[in-house]
Amino acid sequence: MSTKELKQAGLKATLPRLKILEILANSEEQRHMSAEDVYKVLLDHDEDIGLATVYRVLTQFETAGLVTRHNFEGGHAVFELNEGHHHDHILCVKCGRVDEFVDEVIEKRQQEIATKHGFVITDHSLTLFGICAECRGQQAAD
Amino acid sequence: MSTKELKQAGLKATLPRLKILEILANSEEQRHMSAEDVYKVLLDHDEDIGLATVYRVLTQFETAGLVTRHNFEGGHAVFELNEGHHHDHILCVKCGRVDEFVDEVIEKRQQEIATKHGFVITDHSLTLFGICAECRGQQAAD
DNA sequence: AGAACAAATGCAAAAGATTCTCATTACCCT
DNA sequence: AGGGTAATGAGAATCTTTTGCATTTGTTCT
Repeated sequence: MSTKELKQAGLKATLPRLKILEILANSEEQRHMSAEDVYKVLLDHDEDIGLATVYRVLTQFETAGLVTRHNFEGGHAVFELNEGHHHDHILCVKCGRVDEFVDEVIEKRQQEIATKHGFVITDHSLTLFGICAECRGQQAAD
Repeated sequence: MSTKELKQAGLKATLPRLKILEILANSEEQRHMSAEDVYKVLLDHDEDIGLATVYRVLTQFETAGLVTRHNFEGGHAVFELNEGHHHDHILCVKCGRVDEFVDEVIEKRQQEIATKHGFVITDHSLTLFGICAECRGQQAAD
């Protein structure tokens, strides 16, 4: 039960919020879900939760720091459960696959650049777009 | 006259396209314009060009490589004239000011990360969000 | 220069994503 | 358990972007 998580985040533990949190937590193969995606899963589970509520709840979760919103492409936003570790994304423009990575060098460099420009960073978004090994029909070097 | 640029890009040199290109070129203090922004300028100039055309033309320009589309936040895309040099952005979440920067270390690192993940990069998007010196009421160190 | 054809445009309607309104319902505290 | 308040559901509304189609404009060929 993640009632506690919601309360800690300063949100009432309502059924819709619990359900949506659960869906985000159990979306192993699809870490990035749009409001519509979440809504579809709710429909599958015969939950009586409206799309408007999904949008509201996701936005609240974002404000509460439970999830992160990404605007990968235009059109619609996707949400990802925050599980402590910060990371950036690299995604395949052919198959849509999304990998995550963290790079200390880049992180540090960003800080330096911000300082040089007189900014104090509150957040950043780095996304690499490319074509993955499978889509190129080759093998990756790891 | 930028008729030549359009033809080189494989586009017919129509009046709407010329006007829009001109507006983008003359938007010194606002390098990033949304379709709506461009449309408003057209209205100011009493040009009889529809919003749909603005969207169409901007998309064509993007395809032709004349402009770059950014999805900084949700809601709407902004376009920026390509003037040869690649760069990333750092923007102030308070006043909306946008600075540009290029960092070789980060560029190179991205390439390495992509290779490690088996990707071939086609593009990337790095945006730093923060609060600028003015908005903090302090002076920047340059 | 002028005709012919294809591509481009304008307008309005449509589509997609997200937000808002407001009556109803569900938490939380005592 | 009962009340007060915040949350929800449904649909309307809003905003951005796209599309359909009749009309206009560029470009090409003569």
